[in-house]
Amino acid sequence: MAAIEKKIILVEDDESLGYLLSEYLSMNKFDVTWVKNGTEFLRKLEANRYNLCVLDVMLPDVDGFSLAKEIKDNYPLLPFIFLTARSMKIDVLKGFSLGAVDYLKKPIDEEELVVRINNLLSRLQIIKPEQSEKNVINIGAYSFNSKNQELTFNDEITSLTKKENELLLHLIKHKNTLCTHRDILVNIWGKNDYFNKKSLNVFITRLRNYLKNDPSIKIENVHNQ
Amino acid sequence: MAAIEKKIILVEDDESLGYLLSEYLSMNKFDVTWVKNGTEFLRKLEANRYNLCVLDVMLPDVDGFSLAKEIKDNYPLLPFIFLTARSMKIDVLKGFSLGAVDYLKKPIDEEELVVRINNLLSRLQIIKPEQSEKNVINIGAYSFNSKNQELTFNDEITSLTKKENELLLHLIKHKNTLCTHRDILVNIWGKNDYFNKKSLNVFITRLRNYLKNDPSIKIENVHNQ
DNA sequence: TAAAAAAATTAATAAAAGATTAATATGGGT
DNA sequence: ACCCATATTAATCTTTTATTAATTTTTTTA
Repeated sequence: MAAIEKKIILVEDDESLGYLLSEYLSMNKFDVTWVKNGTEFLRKLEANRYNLCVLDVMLPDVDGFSLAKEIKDNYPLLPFIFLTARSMKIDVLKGFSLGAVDYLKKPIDEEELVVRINNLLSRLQIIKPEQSEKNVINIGAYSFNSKNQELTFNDEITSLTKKENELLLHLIKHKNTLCTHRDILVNIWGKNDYFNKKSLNVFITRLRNYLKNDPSIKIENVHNQ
Repeated sequence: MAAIEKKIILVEDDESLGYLLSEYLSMNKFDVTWVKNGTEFLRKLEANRYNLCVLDVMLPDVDGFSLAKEIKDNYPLLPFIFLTARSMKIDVLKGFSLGAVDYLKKPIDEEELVVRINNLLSRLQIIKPEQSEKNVINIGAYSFNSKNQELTFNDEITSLTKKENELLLHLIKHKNTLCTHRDILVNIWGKNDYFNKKSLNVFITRLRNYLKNDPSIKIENVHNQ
């Protein structure tokens, strides 16, 4: 219950609208991160996990639509909605075709935004079986459903604990790159000390054990990191 | 991948808009039934199974909102969206609070409507025709009549209390997906605190007990959600 | 290659969460 | 006021999980 389930990132360059919306969302129990451009957004995405992105289409550095592409490619499970002054039909259609779950036209009513987001977050869990593949990340012979905390090999489902799930997700996100102990511990455990490091080792062993059916999946260690 | 069922009922009294939309939807592979008032709508619901309702709010005989109530009561799994000229904030909020999956303001762009409906249907759990049978939902060897608050196994009828009924309906709606207890508490109890959570536990035990005759029905817990 | 440091593994423990059953309170209906 | 059905609270027991501890293996380097 420590985890916050309404973690939202808002990308909006307009100062007053951004302030208004992030304040209003916060008031409604959302954990909001407000950034003002695409670069900052991508940096935040790297380092944090969000439940939803709210993207303005017109941004100073980059188009909101290309941020959507970025999300689809790198965080296929992360839902996003558009927020835009450009209510041209073509834009709405483009937004949905890029995979948006909603598209709101300015002027935005903050109360409506809250209601729509709540509606979406609670409903997004109801996914058709055939489509639930989209919630699944394949790792070798396994498939990993981080949302349901499940790891599947053939028909054998292993349900993961919260920490196992978080750790596996982190490792997959950083596949083929070196993560320092410090990084993982700070991200998942909250702090980096001797004992947590020991704990992390135990978890790594457990994940290796879960994943041992496919020898091509390796969690490797670089000594002294 | 199986094709998405696209059986839609449209309630719209405006002749030209109704014609335009139903034509456009048909062109886009939807199986559309267009009715012009609430009475006709309710009659159609009795006799047919739909995947989605599109409701105009202002109708000659009855308010669209009361149709929504009717749907909620008698076809709790059937999703609906509102279509309205009344774009007053209060209406949008009311629409969502009644359980609408979307709310579109006139003037309606037909192309946008199609895209939104496709988006919704592909995201929503597909409603099996048998399951939208009036009032009755089958779960394993049981049948559940949410309106009468009754759960039947063979000929043995258990009548449920209001909360038991609400909870079971919620769980069925979110079948096979993870619901946080927060979500359930906010939805059914109105607020999420320590004591309500204890209460929820008691109810879960009770439902499990009711449903124990069919071991394929499981209410599972994911630790720490 | 031997010693020491680091990492991996396995097992044990304690704390937290959940399940269950029982007791109490609440609120409508007569 | 009392009864009944229902929901909540309380008490108890069980399971799950993260951490710590103990042991073994691997890696580094002197």
